[in-house]
Amino acid sequence: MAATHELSVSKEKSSPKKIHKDLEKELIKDVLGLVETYPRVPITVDCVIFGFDENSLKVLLIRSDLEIYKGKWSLLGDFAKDSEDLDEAAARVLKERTGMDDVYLEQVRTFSTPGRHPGGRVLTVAYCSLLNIAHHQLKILDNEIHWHDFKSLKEKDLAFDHKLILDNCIQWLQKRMMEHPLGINLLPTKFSLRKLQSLYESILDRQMDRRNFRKKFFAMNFLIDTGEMETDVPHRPGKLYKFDFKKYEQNKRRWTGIDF
Amino acid sequence: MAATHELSVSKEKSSPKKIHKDLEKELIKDVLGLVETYPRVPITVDCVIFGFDENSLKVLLIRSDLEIYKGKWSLLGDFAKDSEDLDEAAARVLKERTGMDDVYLEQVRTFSTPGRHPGGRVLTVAYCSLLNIAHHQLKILDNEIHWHDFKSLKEKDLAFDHKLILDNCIQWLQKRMMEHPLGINLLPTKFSLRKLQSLYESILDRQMDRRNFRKKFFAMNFLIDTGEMETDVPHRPGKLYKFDFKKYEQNKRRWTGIDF
DNA sequence: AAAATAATATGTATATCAAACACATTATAT
DNA sequence: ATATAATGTGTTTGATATACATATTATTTT
Repeated sequence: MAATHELSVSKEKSSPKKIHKDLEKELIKDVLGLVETYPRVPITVDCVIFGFDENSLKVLLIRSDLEIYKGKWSLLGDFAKDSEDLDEAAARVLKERTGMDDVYLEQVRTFSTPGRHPGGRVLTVAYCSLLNIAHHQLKILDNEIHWHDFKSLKEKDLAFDHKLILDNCIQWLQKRMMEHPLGINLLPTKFSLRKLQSLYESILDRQMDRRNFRKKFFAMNFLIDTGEMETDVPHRPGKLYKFDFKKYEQNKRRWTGIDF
Repeated sequence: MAATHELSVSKEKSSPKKIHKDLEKELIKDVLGLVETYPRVPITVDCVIFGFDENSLKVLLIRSDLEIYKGKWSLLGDFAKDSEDLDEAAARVLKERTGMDDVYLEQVRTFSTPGRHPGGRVLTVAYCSLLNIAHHQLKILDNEIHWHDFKSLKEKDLAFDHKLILDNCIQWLQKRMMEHPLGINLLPTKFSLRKLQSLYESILDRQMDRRNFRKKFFAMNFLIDTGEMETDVPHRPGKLYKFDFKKYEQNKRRWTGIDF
């Protein structure tokens, strides 16, 4: 079987592997040369880390590293390394900035407006996560990193186009919250229904009926009564529940949404 | 007012503009220098163009330009130019490949797995659109560009990770179809309810009850009876409707979803 | 021409679910 | 003891999804 045949019918398994490999190497060399001629862009990832504490939604921000944005707040971002998947890059950046590990990050959107970065064209891919502040201690505290009340950000100046990115991420988060009970991750293992509701109210930014909220969540059958009660509340204590993650994982495929 | 003050309180409007500008130029120079030190990646955009014809969902593909993918089908993609917003890049690529203009493209997701491109690390941003095949003639026919039946793609070999990209895009499309009656764009101006239903059935890939489908769509109040009937059908002709785009635009903010 | 066929057009009954609202219960504070 | 404020548990009503029934109209077959 000749090499020319190999070229046209590259699937053929009976052909000699050596010739096939040699040809492939040639072709890759061609593609490498081609790719080299195209413009290249620096890529960053930006992590939008949402948390929940004291009845309000928070976002993790740092002081910008750049002199030009001195005093302004910034998302947790950095340049992607060569040959690094951006999912990995986001996880690495988060770890470098906070010391946090095992955080589930999800890609939200890529921002490419020319002029979005003062240092020339820089493309950024936004990643988002939701986590329980109490379960994820900040092990590194450089650049004044800390949790900001989400509502307070309206008055604050953010570096780059990070306000736009945040805006996209909060909308993404609200949509996700309607589709899956992600919010559970923002609460302690045991929580009262009031805490659960105020979590949803904070993120979805609207009030809900206490009784209907309760009914809807119980109907999902993902709440387990721990038998315990709240303590240290200045009123009648409520029952404490935990979330049945196992049951949720088994049923989430059939899940159509929460529909608040 | 000294320059040092200018540095710390850059918002101050009373300070001399010239010094401010000079300082800003300095800072930008610094940032430019910093950005230059970071790795750069070639960026492509890939357009996933869905269309609908003869009762089935189609996708626009071309033969791959690359010798290494000879014979394989590929999405409409190309490298992004310097200082080009990726939204523009996607529109440009689509125009270059098909001659089509005025196509609304939406960003779906960025793919960054190292090794996804044989020519080294290349990042791609997928854009998606839905259009009426009859209203958008292909003015350029290079690389055997043509509409492929979506179902037939399961057996076909695609270049790069384009199967993965397509998979993401069809899921994105299905979700969008539930949220907004996008499918209308895939039909002629006047259409029968049967055509509308088979469109939804094709894209959502499941059968629906004819009577309930009708009821649900009528309940939206976006269909206008044209008074005309189907012609050239081998059975009782149905009424022809058109879509009230104006009314839809006015009400879509309050739109919660189609919920089939 | 009459009957069979196949699709359109319209309607009904039932179960499910969301929204609004009423009331009893139980802890804390006065 | 009483007021207060939150929890816990319904009930009612209206809207909507689902399943199913029947009449209508054009085409095709006999």
